[in-house]
Amino acid sequence: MNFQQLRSFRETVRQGFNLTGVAEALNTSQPGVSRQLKELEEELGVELFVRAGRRFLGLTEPGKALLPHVERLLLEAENVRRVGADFASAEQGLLTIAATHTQARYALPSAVKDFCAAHPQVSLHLVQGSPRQIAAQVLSGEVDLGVATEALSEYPDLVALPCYRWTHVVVVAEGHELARRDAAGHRLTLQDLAAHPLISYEPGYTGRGHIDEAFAKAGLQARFVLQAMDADVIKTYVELGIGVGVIASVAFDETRDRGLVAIDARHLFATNTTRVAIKRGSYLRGYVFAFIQTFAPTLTRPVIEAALASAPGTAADGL
Amino acid sequence: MNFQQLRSFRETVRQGFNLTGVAEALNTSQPGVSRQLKELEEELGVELFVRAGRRFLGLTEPGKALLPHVERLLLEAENVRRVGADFASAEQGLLTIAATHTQARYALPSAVKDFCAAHPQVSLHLVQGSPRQIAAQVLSGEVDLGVATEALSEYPDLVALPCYRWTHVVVVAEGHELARRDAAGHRLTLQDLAAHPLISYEPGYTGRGHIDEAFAKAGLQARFVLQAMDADVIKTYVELGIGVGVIASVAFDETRDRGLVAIDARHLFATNTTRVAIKRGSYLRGYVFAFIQTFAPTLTRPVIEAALASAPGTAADGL
DNA sequence: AGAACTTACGATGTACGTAACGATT
DNA sequence: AATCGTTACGTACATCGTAAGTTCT
Repeated sequence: MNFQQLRSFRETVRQGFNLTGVAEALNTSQPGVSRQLKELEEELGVELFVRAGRRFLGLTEPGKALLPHVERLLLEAENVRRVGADFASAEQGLLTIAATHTQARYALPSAVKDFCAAHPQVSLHLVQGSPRQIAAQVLSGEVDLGVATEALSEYPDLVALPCYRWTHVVVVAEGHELARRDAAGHRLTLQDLAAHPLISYEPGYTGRGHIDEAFAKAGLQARFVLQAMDADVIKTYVELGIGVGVIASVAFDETRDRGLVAIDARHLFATNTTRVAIKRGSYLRGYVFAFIQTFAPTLTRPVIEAALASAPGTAADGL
Repeated sequence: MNFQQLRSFRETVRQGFNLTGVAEALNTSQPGVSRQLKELEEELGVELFVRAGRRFLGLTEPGKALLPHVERLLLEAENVRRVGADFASAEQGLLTIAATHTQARYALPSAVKDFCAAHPQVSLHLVQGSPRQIAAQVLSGEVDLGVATEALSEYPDLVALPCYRWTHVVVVAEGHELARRDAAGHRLTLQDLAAHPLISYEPGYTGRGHIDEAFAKAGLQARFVLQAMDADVIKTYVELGIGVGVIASVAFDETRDRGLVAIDARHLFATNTTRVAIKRGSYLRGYVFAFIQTFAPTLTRPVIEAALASAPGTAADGL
């Protein structure tokens, strides 16, 4: 039994049982992968894969029983390397973060700036995705950290720590009816919004859940004419007069977004909590703690370590 | 990085930093071990050992940080092999149990007999030791299971499940003063016992703690003339009239121990709970579950799995 | 002098990629 | 016909044990 065999096994599952894909992912030859898998099965004395002729279709029962152990083994192998790198050169390395557009565009920049200044030797990779993609990337070890408002708390193998809380705002073009009434002291209602065509995030993104909940609870039928992944797109169409925007408060900047007016909507939609997610059981290098604390000052190293040590489901979810 | 390097690293710690010992334990040559360790250090880019010249003295900080990850990695490697063996031939294998003399001699035999009859293809190794030795053997993976009354609950990496409860009995030779008074209806007291020379288990064994506690609480000074690891030795000296024995109730057998009289002492000493210990995180082969249930029928597979899944300290300690 | 680790060397075995082959859709 | 996995083969590299060497007790 060796690491290459185990990596091949795990990657075969991840690649959906396509050995050619496995070979590419592991930078090796396809016959090599074929051999690794055969050797592993021979050594364990068990068929791990369901085959149809020569095709691989899925895992057998023993294969399913094996997978979690192999995952943990390879996770610890990664941790061993990280411990080495961390002590060998604490201030040098790679920090990979997956975030939603909203976070990458509005929340992370200041933290990234400060972090890069303080840790110039750490190169930073930022990848963008949906909350579920982010969760998958943290789980697979592709990235060290995930930042999103949705979904992250739903995975038992992730530790999701609250970073900050925010509410929605409604954005309209200057001179829009809602802007005038707001200026006149009218307190915005869901009924007001339901009367207009709306533009907001796609379902599953950036607090969209709370928006739908609010309308549903009020028995109102909101009409979304456009749904986007990010506030920039939303604002663009709001400017064009297509509809009324509902975006995260952090995504509105008075000076940059001139021509638009933001109307506070915290009384209409539930408050959202943006979280940072870490894979349970992974060793975090020193600068990962540093970055998290730069982003969310309450998340000091001891706080994070305590959360990592706690059992799944035990998580303190308050801010 | 490979398994041999990691095994060498772990074994070096276990062997107290004697590379010659490591080589013997791993069935390899000493220069080989030396190389493995050097290669591991080189690959990680960190010194793992504190050296005085050529001598190994201990772990450096990186070494200490590394150890738990290596331990878990190798544990999972063992689990992978077990999953294979379990599915390849569920009814064939080796079951190793560490137990105290009391358990091995009095509690285990009937379970062992039934188990061997039901699983003839499983060979069984029973090793004897003190409760702390047993705990260490389970922790190191030398044995699958530990059975003892003491100490097992004190290790966070062990899951200690209650099997049965028992109390102490006092044993004396037939015709002894205490036997006569017992037959006459006198209820035995600690004062009675303190007046006689006592023979019992060594400290740390088989409920001895509860014996000392009882005397201390009553403000009495018990006089132990002989301390042994097992009830057989104790009974032998009781027969010789050296003193009054205090042993586990399970260790007395009316038919076998003729010439001796047992006097119930459950009102004098606290009840003891014998436990079976498993290493947290280890995969248990099917027949291990079967054995545990044979020994303690309440410990069914789901019960054991639930306990293994629970966090350290959460354990339900009641019977 | 002896115990303990390191270095050097040679033989064996292992691992991997290329190329050809077979099966499936 | 194309995709996907297996088999065959040769080279290169890695591993391991023996033996000699060095340092410290």
